[in-house]
Amino acid sequence: MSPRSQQQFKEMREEKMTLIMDVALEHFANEGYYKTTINHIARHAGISKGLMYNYFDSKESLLSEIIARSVSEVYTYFDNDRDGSLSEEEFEFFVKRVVYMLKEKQSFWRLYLQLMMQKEVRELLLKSFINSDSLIQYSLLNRAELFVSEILKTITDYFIRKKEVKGPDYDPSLEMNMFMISLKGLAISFIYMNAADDTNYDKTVNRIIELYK
Amino acid sequence: MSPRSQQQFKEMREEKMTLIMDVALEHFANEGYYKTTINHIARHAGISKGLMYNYFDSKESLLSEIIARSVSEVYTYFDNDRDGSLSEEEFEFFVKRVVYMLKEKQSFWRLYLQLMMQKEVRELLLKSFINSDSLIQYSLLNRAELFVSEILKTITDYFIRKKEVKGPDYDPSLEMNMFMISLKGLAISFIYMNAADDTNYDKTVNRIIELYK
Amino acid sequence: MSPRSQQQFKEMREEKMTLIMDVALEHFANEGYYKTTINHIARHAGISKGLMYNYFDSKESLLSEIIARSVSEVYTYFDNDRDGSLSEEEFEFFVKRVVYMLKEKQSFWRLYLQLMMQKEVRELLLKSFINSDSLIQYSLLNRAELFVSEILKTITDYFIRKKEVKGPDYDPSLEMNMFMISLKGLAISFIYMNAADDTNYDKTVNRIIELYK
Amino acid sequence: MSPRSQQQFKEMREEKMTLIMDVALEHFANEGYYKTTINHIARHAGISKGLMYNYFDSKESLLSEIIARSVSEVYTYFDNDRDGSLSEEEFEFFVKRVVYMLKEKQSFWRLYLQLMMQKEVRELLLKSFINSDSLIQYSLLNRAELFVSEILKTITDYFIRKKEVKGPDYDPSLEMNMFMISLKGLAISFIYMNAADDTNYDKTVNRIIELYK
DNA sequence: GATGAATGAGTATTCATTCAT
DNA sequence: CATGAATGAATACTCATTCAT
Repeated sequence: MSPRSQQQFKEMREEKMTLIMDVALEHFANEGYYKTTINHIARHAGISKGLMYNYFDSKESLLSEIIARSVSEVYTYFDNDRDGSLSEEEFEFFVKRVVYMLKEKQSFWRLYLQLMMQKEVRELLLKSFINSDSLIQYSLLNRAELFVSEILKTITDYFIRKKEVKGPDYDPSLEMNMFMISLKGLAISFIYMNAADDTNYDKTVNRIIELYK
Repeated sequence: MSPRSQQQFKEMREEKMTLIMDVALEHFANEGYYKTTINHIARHAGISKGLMYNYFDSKESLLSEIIARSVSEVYTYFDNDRDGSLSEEEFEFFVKRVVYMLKEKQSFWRLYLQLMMQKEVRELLLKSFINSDSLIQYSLLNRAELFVSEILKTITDYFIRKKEVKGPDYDPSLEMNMFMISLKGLAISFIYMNAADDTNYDKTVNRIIELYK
Repeated sequence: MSPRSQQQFKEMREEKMTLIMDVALEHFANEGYYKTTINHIARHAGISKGLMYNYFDSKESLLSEIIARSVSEVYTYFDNDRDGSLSEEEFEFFVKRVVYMLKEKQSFWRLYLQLMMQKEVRELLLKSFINSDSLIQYSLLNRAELFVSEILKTITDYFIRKKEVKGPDYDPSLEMNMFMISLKGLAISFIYMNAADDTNYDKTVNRIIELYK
Repeated sequence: MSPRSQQQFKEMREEKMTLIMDVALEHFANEGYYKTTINHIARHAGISKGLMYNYFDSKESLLSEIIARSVSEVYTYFDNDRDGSLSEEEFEFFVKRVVYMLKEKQSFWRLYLQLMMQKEVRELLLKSFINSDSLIQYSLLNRAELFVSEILKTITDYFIRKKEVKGPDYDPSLEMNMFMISLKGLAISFIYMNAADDTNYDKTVNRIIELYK
């Protein structure tokens, strides 16, 4: 009733939601969205099925919220880089950021790759987010795409500017492709890396930076 | 006596099985194994639900057979290269083979990536194949892993031999990593490429060959 | 086309029908009517599913024919006794006949006991036979019941007649009950006896005859 | 916090389970296990299909639980007699117990007779019970067989002891057989007795006691 | 807020029966 | 006559979701 207890309630609520989302993400990522049951999540989160529906409207909405949260977390990794052009130091920092983010959010990327493979889910994500929060005009995926395209533009600019230094034989578009493919290959390596595996990719990352900086 | 010969029946059977497996692979790959219903497959294959069960014991067994077939097809792509060491021409041929195979069997690789992400499925695959053919002693996945490790060994040898030419600064293990990551990145690009997208990766492939040959 | 080949066809037909019915009875008795599939019967009889439907209208009709045949076979075991009253020799012969018939037709009795336990089947049998052969006015079960009640009457008479010899303390109805219960117990012993079991009931049978003759 | 206590939930659960098992037993016994659908049971128990699966893992497991419960109930009928040798009074009591139990648990015995006729089911029962309760080392059927063989031994002893009184012409094994057959015949009479039938077997039971005491 | 009993629409699977050849 | 491919209605079972307490 008092303002403080209201505050406390809110915090408890958010803690519970975080717990549920964490557990759900882990299982969605490792067993698949369709294979993971609400029962399973509830049991592993130590709550009842009913309570889950106090916090999330549906299984689909739980998925949405997880993606929304993860996407928004990913944003924060790149907040600094978003405007202007990339210096060589910023490029190096960017690559290291990406690698860090892939490792930190492994489960999310695993889930993301699964979802993105299914065309219906892609459409679902586009639709479902529009109403998930009345303040959001564009869907999460739209915003994400915008965000990605901004980053891509920044990197494209970076490689185009390199041409001035490297000379006329330098093909910026090809170099950019090679760079992107290296990042994707790295991403796959992390995502499919299981718990036991502790392959060290530091040298490889440094080599990528060396090659494309 | 019988109006249809044994041979005719066999051909009918095999035609239908191929049809069902083709349709199922397409849907498993694009909508996911759990999302795809038997009803859906039957409807798109233009047959009744019941008929599917005349040819396959279960949905799981259908999946198994699809993977078995695809894996066996993949073997044929590399039958020539399996013994001895790689020449530079053979290395180039190998890369082109991989790229060709990724494009040709896009749906299978899409399905494969989805399945390999789920630990339970991985275990399932290990088990389920043991009895799919009584002549097979080792599971499909075991054989596939053996096959892959043989290829990896051949490539490792190739990079180690390169050291003699490239000099003491050349790090074979790092180069191999970079090469593998490039292939993986390429793979992801193909697998996540949708029908509309017709990005041309020829230049990128050539660049990879140029860099690591 | 010639009369002889028509005759041959008819014989072949009847041979096949007998084969199917024999196989079906065995499986109906040992695995149960509902558990036994048409496929199973066809495979064990060495014919195709389709052929079965050339000889029998349906699974239910196959069951009907089996029962009809078995009931009619059972009739033949008692053809002599049906009229008049039983002498002591005839009584002894009757008991031995029953025992012989229980052993010979073990599978049928096993099936019969299963079916008779289910009220729907009982009704089914009453109905289904009426049209199985347009010449039969009364259902098989009706005829069977009539047949049984005639036998029962004969036996009842036998025990009533015994009272004159045994004196006023003799309770014919009780003796009849005891006798019937002994036969039923014997029946159960045979029906539930499995292949391995070779318990000898000769002494027991003789004792029953001794007690109630 | 929770509006219903653990205890309340447990009681609700047990009440529903009993209801479902009672209804299911009745239908399994009268229509047969395979003929009885889960839908049917649910409708007659006034619950939804889904709820059944909240309480029982499968149709087979429902059957298992019913048998387990019934067998355990049957044990209680004979708890007193299990040790030592039988006096004449105890023998009489034993027979009356059997008769009482056959009448009280008519549906179960009907089901039991059906199941025992099918060899696959017999094997099923042997297997399925092993895990129904982790504390039970031996299967229900094993325990039941042990229980039955103990009782049989007690009765065998009883008849052997009788020989001392009855003299050298007395054949204990034959008498035991006759006694057992009488009980079996009585059992069949009860099991196949339908609701309308109210045949009185008191005199017959007394006669059996009189004959074999 | 919290629980888990209850629901029912949906899914994989079975199997008697039909039918083209 | 003979085959087995093909069908579809029926069945066991699952699981997201609701709701009384």
